[in-house]
Amino acid sequence: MTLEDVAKRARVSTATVSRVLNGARGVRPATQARVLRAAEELHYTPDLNARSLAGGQPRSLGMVVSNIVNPFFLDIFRSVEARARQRGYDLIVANTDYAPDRLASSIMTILGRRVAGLALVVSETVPPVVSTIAAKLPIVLYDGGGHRLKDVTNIRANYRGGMQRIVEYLHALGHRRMAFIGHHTRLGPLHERREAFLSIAEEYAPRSKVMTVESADGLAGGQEAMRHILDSGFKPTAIACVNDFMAVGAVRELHVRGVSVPGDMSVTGFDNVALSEFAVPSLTTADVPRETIGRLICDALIPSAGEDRPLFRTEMVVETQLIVRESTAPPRSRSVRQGQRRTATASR
Amino acid sequence: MTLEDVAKRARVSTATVSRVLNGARGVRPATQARVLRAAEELHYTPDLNARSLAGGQPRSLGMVVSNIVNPFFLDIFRSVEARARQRGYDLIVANTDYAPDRLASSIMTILGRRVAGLALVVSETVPPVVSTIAAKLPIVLYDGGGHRLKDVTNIRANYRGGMQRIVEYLHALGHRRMAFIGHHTRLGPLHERREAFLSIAEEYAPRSKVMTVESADGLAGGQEAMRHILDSGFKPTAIACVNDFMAVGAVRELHVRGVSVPGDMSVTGFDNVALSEFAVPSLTTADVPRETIGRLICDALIPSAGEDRPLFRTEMVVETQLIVRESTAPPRSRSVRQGQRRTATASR
DNA sequence: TTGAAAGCGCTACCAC
DNA sequence: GTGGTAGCGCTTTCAA
Repeated sequence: MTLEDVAKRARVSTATVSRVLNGARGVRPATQARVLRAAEELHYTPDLNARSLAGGQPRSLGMVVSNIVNPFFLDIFRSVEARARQRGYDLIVANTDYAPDRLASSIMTILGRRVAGLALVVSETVPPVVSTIAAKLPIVLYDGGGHRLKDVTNIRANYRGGMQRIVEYLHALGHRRMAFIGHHTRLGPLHERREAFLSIAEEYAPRSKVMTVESADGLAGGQEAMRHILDSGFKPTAIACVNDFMAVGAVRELHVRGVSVPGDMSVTGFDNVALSEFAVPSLTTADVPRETIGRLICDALIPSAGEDRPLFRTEMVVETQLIVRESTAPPRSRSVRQGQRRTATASR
Repeated sequence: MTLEDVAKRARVSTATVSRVLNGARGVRPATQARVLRAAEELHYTPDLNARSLAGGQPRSLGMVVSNIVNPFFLDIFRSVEARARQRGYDLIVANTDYAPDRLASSIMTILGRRVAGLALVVSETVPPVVSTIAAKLPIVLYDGGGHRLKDVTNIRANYRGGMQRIVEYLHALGHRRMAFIGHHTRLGPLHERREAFLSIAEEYAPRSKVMTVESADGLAGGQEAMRHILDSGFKPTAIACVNDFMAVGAVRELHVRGVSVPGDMSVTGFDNVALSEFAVPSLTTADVPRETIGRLICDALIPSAGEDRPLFRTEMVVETQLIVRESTAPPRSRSVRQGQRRTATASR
């Protein structure tokens, strides 16, 4: 089923069919109708590969994310996709599962589709080749953490500020022994987030004791990290998690062990994904505005009407906001009792 | 950066470069090395559009899902993707958000990419055009519900059986007044699921009273549906939800109102997504084996070694399994007290 | 307003 | 082993 088939049936040339299908003006209404009808009757489906090979400007964007299962990344994806669609672009996603080697190959795959722009929403350290690509293609890097890239639009959330508000809040509640649950310490950006927690905890509570634990990103990872903490002998009264997703897993482990939240222990998340509001107890967290981020990403990749290239900015920072919910409270005066495990009914 | 650039630099023809890059045998090692180095030095990225235009068999699969945010669909997606990748294919996804008109356009878009096969993992009624397509392309329909399509591999989970085990279990616990929370009644397949609940509830407890409520798929939808039930005056002792995702929202609403689960009310989910295990309380649910479904989908789309077309089967049914966790218990002898709301601290 | 034809970058076939 | 080259289906000049 090709353009030519449609052309034959409508008794016009392929050029005319192409014009009609692309909404070009300057085609006689009668001809147009004939073409449309022919295409309809033949169930014609344009070959997008041929189209983008032949065509001028590409009409798709590419995006690489670290963990599509984490609702944070999923929300960003959906936000970018919605806005892109609105502007006539579609979005190709690739997922790395935090595997550094999959980052490079994902970038290649997407570039192979000849996209108009590329968004890297990843926690991994981006390969140097990206700078080279940036010369020919608008690139956005979200959460590059430490390293801002030249010629690339760097968008980041003020994680340090958010973490500061969280620690400050916990401190104000009276917490002095805290722990941090993170993941993949080796990855630059995430490492930085952990450091933020450490230095801020230090600043707000010089006498405070802290520990940090890392596990895989996800519900199971959060649970496992909490298990480590509880088994370590260190008895914090509050736990700050790197994101909501892991926090839900952490809360689950506390539930299994009969440690009440926030009665016996406070827990905080980060991101303010929908789940944080529906969890029981709902999570105190820091809102990272995913809608805004998606919008900024799109605007940095798609040229606005009349422009040739999208407006380039080196760096943009979005603010985070403390959201207080049920998972935090002042610590009990007596220390949290440990080891009062009950049968772990639902853990595997 | 094209094949020709690489060819020039390596002082060979484009044909040879193509051979090397596609791992064909019969190229002198020295030549091969030269080509590889040239490609490397130029940061050559093959144009996938041109490749699939020119090439023989397409190496990608397409898939349409109803709601990528629902972890059930996300798991299926990941399962199919993993297996496809393993067999050298990649996966293009489109998401409809349950909008029937987006189903048709999603199918067009994917077909436009000239995929080797198409999986429809949707709750919407599929358009008739699908039968036409099936003549040229392997198609899998998951959860077509009522209508099995001819010439299409129909995969479905035994929802009725799962629902039966759930209702049976609730009945055995002593529940007689139940409600069902679903979504999008108008959509064929989902309607059927609700009917299954009704008829089974009828069968197991002839004297039982039931009500059904529909809302949007998702956490917020589950919460809203539960709100309707609680405000309706009908006081069930157990609630069966169409999926885990909505169940978590339902449980949240009960928590907000101070109704304890499972003390005052039992709740069940469906699917057994990871979240159901990490929720507080964890959910009694029916496992729908998403890994298996992903495998079946792939195998119905990709020809096995030596074959020309994948093995065609009209229908395959996967079984569901009851998973008992914390969210269900016998009803209290006294009726559930209603309206003892406490301040809804975190609802908006 | 429409048609003819030149590519887009690649693969695959046929020569050498 | 390697090169030449004919398309794949489409968009886009350039002519008519």
